[in-house]
Amino acid sequence: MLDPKLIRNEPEQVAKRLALRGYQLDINTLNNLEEQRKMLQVETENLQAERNKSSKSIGQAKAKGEDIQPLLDAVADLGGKLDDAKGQLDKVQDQMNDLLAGIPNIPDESVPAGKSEDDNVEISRWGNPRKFDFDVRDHVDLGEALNGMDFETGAKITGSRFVVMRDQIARMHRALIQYMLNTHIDEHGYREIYTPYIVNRDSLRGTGQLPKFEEDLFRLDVEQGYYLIPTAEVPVTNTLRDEIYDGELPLKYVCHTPCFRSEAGSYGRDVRGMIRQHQFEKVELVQFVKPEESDDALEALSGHAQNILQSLELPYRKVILCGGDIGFSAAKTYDLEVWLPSQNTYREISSCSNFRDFQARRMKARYRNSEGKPELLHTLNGSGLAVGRTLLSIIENYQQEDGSIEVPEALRPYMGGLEAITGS
RNA sequence: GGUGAGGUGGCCGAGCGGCUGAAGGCGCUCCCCUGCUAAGGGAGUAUACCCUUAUCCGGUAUCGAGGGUUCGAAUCCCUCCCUCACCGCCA
Repeated sequence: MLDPKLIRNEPEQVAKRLALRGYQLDINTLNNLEEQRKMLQVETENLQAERNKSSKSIGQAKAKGEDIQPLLDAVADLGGKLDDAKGQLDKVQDQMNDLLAGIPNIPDESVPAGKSEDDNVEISRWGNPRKFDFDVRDHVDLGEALNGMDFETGAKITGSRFVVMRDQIARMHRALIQYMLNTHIDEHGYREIYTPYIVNRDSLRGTGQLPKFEEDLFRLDVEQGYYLIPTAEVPVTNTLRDEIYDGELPLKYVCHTPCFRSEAGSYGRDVRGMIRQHQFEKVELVQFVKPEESDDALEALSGHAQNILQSLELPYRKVILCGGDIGFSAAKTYDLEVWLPSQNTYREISSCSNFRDFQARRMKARYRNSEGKPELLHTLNGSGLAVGRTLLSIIENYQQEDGSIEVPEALRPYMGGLEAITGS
């Protein structure tokens, strides 16, 4: 959520910046509601003040044993007027909140203009895509040939976009999780955290998935209104919801969870293989920082994700998302895209964002600043990395002519010293 | 799932229809005293919003959440959520 005061004071500025991401701010409606709200709030509060005052005098009169009937008569119609004003105020406030909750974050100055992912701007590249002297195969062919990936059984058990993995492929998948966790904990200074995989509506509202993006989520058919998490961002960031945090900052968490996405609206996209599944593993980095430190923190956080790619020797590039492609809650996002030989292109493997105080305001996540006053934190997160996509990119980039997969050096200690996956 | 006890400020804890935004304690901040340390004395110490040139003053709301009763609710009633204890079931 944006700061209502900012919208009130500089609506033109805000509208201009939001236009960069293709969002049109309805200033007229906003002003109208704001004016009504102000009027109704003053009226309501005046009536409440009146009621409080007369109630108090009734109490005092009664204590002295005076006749209170005249006083009671005097306030007889107050209740009705108050209910009226309150009802109207609630209605206006609800409308206002709905509108505010639907406004996306303001893009940072550095975010380039653009409509779609085609307008994202490349910032850097690392590593050189390998030259193959044989026909490259994609991870589906390779994985199935090694009896490590089984999409048919996944479809039988559940449906499309689910996979079963076995043996050394499954082990490499698990090794990646351990490797990423350990690296972020031991070398990048993150604290490990384990959270629920099922969350309530308040949590999803806090990080911005609700109310606008319900269709991307798996909702459980229970009366509590629970959802499967689409990313660890939701439970981890919400650990500080409704808190005034008084520990050390920055607070950096790394968390491995499965992620569940309904992928509604992505029919026909990436239907083959493990690129886009309903269930996938991710190691997520989440940071809570002081406002003045969030810009630097985004550079550091994306660097931590890049370290994983580099140590696995996977070629990648870093892009900054343009206004049209950036997520609802983010002020600035870097995507890391790994090289996929079978597609002859770079594909997203990590997304690192600075949300500034947008999520914190929704969540009321605060800390005490140097003056001891509660102030909104800044939140950031990024994949470090998406495990399924890392696995498939290793399979493709490390494939050998005979269909075996070389195991990256960094992973060998996690796989009992294994140097290649041969499928036998 | 059953039974019982609870959910009050940064923390502990009193209040059980009006003078309670909330006693008392702890913690924290400032001041005083004390030749170190320890101890002692005093003052202050919630959040959000509205009004306002103003972090002055004033107003409103908030005692788990939402409803209700009442002129008036932290206090009474209803529903829900959560915590703890015991029982049952169970990875």
